[in-house]
Amino acid sequence: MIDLKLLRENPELVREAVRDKKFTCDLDAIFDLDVNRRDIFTRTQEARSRQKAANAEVAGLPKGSPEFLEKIKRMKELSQEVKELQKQQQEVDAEWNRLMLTVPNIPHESVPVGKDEDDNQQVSAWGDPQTVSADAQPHYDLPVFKKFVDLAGGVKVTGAGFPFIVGPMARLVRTLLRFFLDEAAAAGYVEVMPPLLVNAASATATGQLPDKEAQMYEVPQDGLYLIPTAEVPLTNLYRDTIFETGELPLRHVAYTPCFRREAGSYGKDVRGLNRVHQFDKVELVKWVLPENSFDELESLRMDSENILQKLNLPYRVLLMCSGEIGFPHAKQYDLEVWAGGQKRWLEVSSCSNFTDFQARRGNIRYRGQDGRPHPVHTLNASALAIPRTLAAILENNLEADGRIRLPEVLIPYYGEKYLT
RNA sequence: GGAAGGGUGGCAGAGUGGCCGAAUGCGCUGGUCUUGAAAACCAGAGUGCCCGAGAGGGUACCGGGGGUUCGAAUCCCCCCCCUUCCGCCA
Repeated sequence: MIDLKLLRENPELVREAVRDKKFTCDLDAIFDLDVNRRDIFTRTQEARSRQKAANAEVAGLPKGSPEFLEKIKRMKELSQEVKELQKQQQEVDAEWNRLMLTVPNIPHESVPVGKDEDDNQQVSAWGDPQTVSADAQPHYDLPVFKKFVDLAGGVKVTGAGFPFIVGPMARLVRTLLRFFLDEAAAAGYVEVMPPLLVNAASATATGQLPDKEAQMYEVPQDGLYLIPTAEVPLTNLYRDTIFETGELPLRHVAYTPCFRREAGSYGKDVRGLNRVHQFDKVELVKWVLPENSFDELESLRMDSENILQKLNLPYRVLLMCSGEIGFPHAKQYDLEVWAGGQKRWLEVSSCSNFTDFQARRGNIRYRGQDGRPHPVHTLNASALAIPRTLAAILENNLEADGRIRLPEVLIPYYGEKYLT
């Protein structure tokens, strides 16, 4: 939710932000409603005040006395007036809320204005893609791929995009999850296992609803959604909470499966493990004081980058442009790993600062120096998404004899040097 | 899924139609007293919104939503959640 004060005092900034982000929402309708809403609120309040005063008088009169009956008679009129105003207030407020939920967050000033991926800025890179063997293969073309990943089995049992991971690959997934979680714990994140289904209020607070409803699998019978990322249940754990300042920053890490409908995806993007409907991911979430949030974003990004470095996978860091960052995002970095077989970059992590946007929607606050509650800032990052990490390892670590070499750091975890 | 009992301020807990934003106790904050602490005593203390430069004032909130009534924490209806028992089940 956008800050109402900002919207009132600086409507052009918001208008520009909406345009830069390529979202549409009816700001003019909000401005009109805002005036109307305040007027009705004030009038309702005044009428209600008169009613309460009259009630206090009646309370002192003997029940059934002539004065009592006379007074009641006059108060019926007032009661009608109050009811009418309250009805109007409800209607205006509901519409106002509906519209407010469609206004995206404002991009931070450091975010480049742009319309598509060509306008993203590479801010850094690590490792050398050239070191990957020239005859590396896309993971889905490797002879061992069929042994490790059973796409056809998934299609039979569920549908496209729900692969079975088999044998050494399943073991590698388990290894990676443990490694990721251990790294996060060492960096100070408290591990939690959240629910994999969330209600509509949760999906609204983090910004999936109403903006990205089509992305989520739904269980209509129970009014629940399968989580597209652990961000949703994690962030919502502290919905309607007031933190004491000493409790921040708060850091959590969670491993969860993630479910995404990915409607409209096609072609090379969905081959092999590049994009699937169900995947495993380890997610980091932080709740921080507003004044620290952009520093916290950098350290969060480093937490994700460290994992890629330890895995010895070449990657680059992109600062996403205004047109590419999501609805609730103020600033977002994507970490893209080099997949030497496909000779392309695959996004394995997205590191984001949502500033106070999710906190306002979810009513997540801290008590400030002034003793009053204020919205916290929320951030999150993947560390990391499993399938594309697997793809990168398969493609970059192929030996001449056809075996897949494990990153050094995983050998003690996995117990062997090669994926067998 | 069925039955019964419940959901009130940080916690416990009173309140069954009007002066209840809500007793009381505990906890918390400040003060008095004390060399210091404890005890005792005094005072304060929720969140949102509206009006106001401010002081302050108003209003809403007793799980959520609707209804009855001049007036609802209190009565009625629907939903959610918790506890216990039964059923089912990893």
